[in-house]
Amino acid sequence: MGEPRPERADARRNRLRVLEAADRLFTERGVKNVSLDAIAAEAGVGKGTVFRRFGDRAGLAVALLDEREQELQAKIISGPPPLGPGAPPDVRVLAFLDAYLDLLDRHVALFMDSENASDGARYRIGSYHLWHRHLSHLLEAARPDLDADYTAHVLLAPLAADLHNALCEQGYDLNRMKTGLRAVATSLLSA
Amino acid sequence: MGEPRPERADARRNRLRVLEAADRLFTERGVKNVSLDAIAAEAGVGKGTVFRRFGDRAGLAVALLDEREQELQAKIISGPPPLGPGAPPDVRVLAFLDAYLDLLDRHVALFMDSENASDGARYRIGSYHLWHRHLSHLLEAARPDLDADYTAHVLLAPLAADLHNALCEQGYDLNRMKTGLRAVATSLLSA
DNA sequence: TCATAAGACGGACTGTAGTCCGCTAAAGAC
DNA sequence: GTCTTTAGCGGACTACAGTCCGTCTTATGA
Repeated sequence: MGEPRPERADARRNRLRVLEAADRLFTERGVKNVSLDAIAAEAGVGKGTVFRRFGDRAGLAVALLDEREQELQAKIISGPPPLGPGAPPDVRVLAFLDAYLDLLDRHVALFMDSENASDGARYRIGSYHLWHRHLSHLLEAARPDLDADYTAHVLLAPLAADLHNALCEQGYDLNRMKTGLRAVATSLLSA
Repeated sequence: MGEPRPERADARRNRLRVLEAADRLFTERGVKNVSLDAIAAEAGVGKGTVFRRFGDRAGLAVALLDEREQELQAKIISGPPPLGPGAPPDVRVLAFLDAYLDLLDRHVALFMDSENASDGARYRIGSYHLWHRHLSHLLEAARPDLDADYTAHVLLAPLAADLHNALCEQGYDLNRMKTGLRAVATSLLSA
């Protein structure tokens, strides 16, 4: 628990360069056609730098998603209802699922990278915990008879990037998923 | 649609050797501490042989799981109720989820490998489709108002190996998951 | 301004997944 | 038994993720 030392100037400069380069290459060539070597080269830094900073491929994807996810997080924590506080729990759950599906749909490839580490990266990263706590609290309020903690994981499971991608490939459209998921959640919440 | 030519003797011999070697090494050292080179060496075949036969790491894992999954598939298709035909749809859904969780729990590491290809391998392999069709039919019967196809995917999502593994690591036990999932499915089916 | 230590840099290095293609051996025809 | 076709073989090869460690930069404080 020591004091957290400010980021050094060169470190900050390189972090920004890498993020910018990754963003550019991902957009240009598609997320999975870009190697970390290429990103390092494009950013004009060594490969070691990329890894020291972001840990692995998933870490980099997480960093790129961070901004977008924070937007949603902010809306949930302090935005207007139904996403933010104020609406009844069941309504907030539905609003969250909808919003998350939108986010996921816009950034599928990046989400896949961020969730696809060798092992289950998804469940270790900060934002997953935030979504989970959020749903867990709402479920606790709406259905105190359920195991809220576990049920929150169950509700998050269909938001996995893999599944979304697979369904897109087999021709599902976003609205079908939204409607379907809303129906499931409604059954769950109103029992 | 040509006629499918019988498997050549050397091919069969090598296929069995590889499966046996993989099984042995996975048990001895743990699934993720074994490289495909090692398996090829242990089996006394070239690396190319392993890949030609199984496609990739996930394919090999699928092949190893096949036998176990077929057991469950057989019980579903023609075994006694509640897993097999005869019981009411909602009961059969619960029985399936329970049985699958057991299977998953016994072979987490292998399932992770089989679902963890670079992209979403899980949703392309035959057994997933079978589970999906099964649930889809049962849901159609129990809740004709829902989008059965999509809802079946939703019910399968919490059975992802990643999630199971992550929950195990954070101290969940199998019974908690079974109970939790039963509760969710019950809400869904009885609405 | 300079000395010094904490920490970042970067690229050579390792290990693994997956590809390729010239070679070998099985199976069937005669 | 021999010939021909064709599937299968295997290991060298490529490309990428991730590690390591000697070198260089930054921040600090005297």
